Amino acid sequence: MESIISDDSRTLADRVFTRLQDDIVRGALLPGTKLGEAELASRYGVSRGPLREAIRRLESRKLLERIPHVGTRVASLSLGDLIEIYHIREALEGMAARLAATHMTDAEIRSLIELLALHEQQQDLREDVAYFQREGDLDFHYRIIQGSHNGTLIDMLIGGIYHMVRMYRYQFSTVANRPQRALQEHRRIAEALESRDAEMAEILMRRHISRARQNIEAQHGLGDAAVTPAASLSSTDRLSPETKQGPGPVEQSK
Amino acid sequence: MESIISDDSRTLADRVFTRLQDDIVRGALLPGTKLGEAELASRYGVSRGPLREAIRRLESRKLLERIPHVGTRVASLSLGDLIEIYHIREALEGMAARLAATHMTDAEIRSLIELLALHEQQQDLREDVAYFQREGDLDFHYRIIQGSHNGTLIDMLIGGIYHMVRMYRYQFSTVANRPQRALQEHRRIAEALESRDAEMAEILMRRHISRARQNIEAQHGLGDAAVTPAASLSSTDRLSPETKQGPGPVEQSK
DNA sequence: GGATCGCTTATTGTCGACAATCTTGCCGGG
DNA sequence: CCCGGCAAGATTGTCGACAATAAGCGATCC
Repeated sequence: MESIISDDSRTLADRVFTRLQDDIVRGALLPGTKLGEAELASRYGVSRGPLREAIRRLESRKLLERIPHVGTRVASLSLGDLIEIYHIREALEGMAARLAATHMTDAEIRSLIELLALHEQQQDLREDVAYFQREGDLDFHYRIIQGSHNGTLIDMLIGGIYHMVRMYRYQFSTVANRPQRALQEHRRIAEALESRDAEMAEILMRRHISRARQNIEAQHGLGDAAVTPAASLSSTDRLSPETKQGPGPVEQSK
Repeated sequence: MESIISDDSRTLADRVFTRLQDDIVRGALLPGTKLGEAELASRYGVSRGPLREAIRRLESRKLLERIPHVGTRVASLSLGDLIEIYHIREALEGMAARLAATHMTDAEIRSLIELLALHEQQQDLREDVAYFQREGDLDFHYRIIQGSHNGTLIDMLIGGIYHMVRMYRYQFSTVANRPQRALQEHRRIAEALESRDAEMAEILMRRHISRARQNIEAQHGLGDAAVTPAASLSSTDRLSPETKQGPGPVEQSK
């Protein structure tokens, strides 16, 4: 948790890939921002060659949107995209919970339950800090995903989906608005895992994520239409990628 | 279905990406093959710049394995990898079927049923041609995936998972060994979709894929241990990428 | 005789420059 | 006054060359 900055990857392309991904996911680069190659290259201190390789990889991960001969911009998730992602999470994490019920080690389950107890404590103490709740929620889900012991599934979820979820969170400043309810659901999922009930674990996880999705739908269905507040697809904001390291809405990292 | 060869993408990098992906997926480049950049570049008639961008993208899609400063080789799926992928397919395509039951248009469902009838006819006529059966199986699944109308899910399945499934098929020369059974299951899935029964469609699709996985597990569990027949990870076969356009075991393309 | 160290060679990683394409502002015509 | 075409500028796409790293090979020492 200390050597986050100095990513001593073997190649420059890998390093700039990691740094750019971090900047996108943690919201330092706002969705919709136009990314000029020359400027990015100079900012990260590399040539355009490695930079373009990093861009192509981020493009594969749906974190960047590129139009040939035009340019690259930070992917801007619509509400519809988020709903789609939650359907995928429901299916994938449901399966992860099912597999975890069988494949998790006793130590992993014990550790998960301890983490859950910690969250319940924090829940009692600080009701205001939504940030830690959300972060704790992610931790819980991460552990179950890892517990599936399915490498492909883990990579797809951790390396793909969750980056988008995090990015969306910063984009819309999502706050957990049903913390005790979610915590209760976590508790029941953990119990199912503890009793090695694969069927139950999957059902509970699916309901957990499905409810979160319905919550989002309801919230944005009657609240407002605050879709894509960062930047639309107009071409007038060409020279506005100056949101790089600036003090974003939430700058504190993990 | 005619202009498959001339991919008139806007950039060379995109074109070489498509061509390389095709060569990998259709088995022209065998898993484990070492890919030298210089040779690949000259083969596709491009410089190493665009080629490397294509390689990074294929690497993101798990079709290539790269080691910094060492080289790139065609990804070699183990049996364990395939099992993992089938678990993911079960979850994802189950959800696709669920969504398709709600979101498919009447025309799409009608077309799907016609396709199914065609497959049942072919089934009666030619029992030997396993190739067409497999291809038909994929067609059926493709349509339901598209029917989900979930763009992210479609891209994840069609653009990601299915390339690996196809690649594996060429690698192990998989033959459908339960064609009438599978066709029956397709029929019941189609019926569930026709009656707009989302719950049933998901259950049936999951059972369909789960059975296929169990079939693979049983087949390879008692059959033999023909794992990774192409090339191991030894470093002695450095200069053997000459399996490019050679007559592979199955050369006929769609 | 075998193993290890060092050198040669080949391959990958990176860079700067040139070419192709798009954007944009301006000018003229309707 | 508005619309379309045209030229200048900027940005992306592509290339060839150089630098850095790893693999292969031979010589030398134990």
